[in-house]
Amino acid sequence: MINQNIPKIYNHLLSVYGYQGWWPLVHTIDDPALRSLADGYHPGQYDFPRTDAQKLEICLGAILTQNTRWLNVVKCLSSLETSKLLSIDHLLESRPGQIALAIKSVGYYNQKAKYLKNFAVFLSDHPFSELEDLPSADCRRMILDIKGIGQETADCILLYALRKTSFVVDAYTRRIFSKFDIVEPDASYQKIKVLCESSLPDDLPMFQEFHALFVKHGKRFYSKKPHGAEDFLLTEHLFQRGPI
DNA sequence: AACCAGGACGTGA
DNA sequence: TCACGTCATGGT
Repeated sequence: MINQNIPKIYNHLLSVYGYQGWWPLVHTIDDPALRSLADGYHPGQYDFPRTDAQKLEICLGAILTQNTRWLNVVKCLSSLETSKLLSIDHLLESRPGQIALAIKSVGYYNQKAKYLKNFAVFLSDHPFSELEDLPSADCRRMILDIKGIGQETADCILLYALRKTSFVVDAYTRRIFSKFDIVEPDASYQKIKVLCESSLPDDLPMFQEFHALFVKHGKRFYSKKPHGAEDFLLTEHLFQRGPI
């Protein structure tokens, strides 16, 4: 199953918003100029993450941002850094209660403290170097077995930390696609993922930009409680007439 | 002052 | 499988 509107939407959003430079590395980015320039974002540079610390920051951020504003996550990442908890070994040594103290501003802090620790335990058995060499599908199954990692979080980790072309579906993707009847409003995660992966070229930077652009555009026009504006950008672009 | 945010899990039908 | 309650802080 292929849908030609999907690459069309991608190209238009890219032309409107430009490169997003995801995943933001707020604390472990090693280039100070870049860090202050774009608040952790690194538009046009696709050789991140460069260190295991950066990979870990992406994974922890992906868990922390579940149903949570990114701004809150940034606060938590810095307090985790202050508490020396931005490391696998220190997470392993800490009790969930101690971790919870550092991530209070994110909400769900008791649950997520356990999730972070679960992930650290997993990484101590399967270091990044091992995961990166695994086929994407195998790696995905393993990550999904961790309690606290669902499909979206797993795909974020695969796409941004492990650099595997695994499509990320989020709430904005479902809302945007269902508005233009590309999928049903209640379509399954897997269905949307497969549709997108077969409608797009197998290209890592593109997948990374795609999700980032959908979040950017989704925040603007597709919040759950509509605050007025309709999505004129995509409606005009998709419904304009082609050449005669 | 309700309502939502870059979801996931446990439960019961 | 699926609909629904729960987890919880901070911004609008």
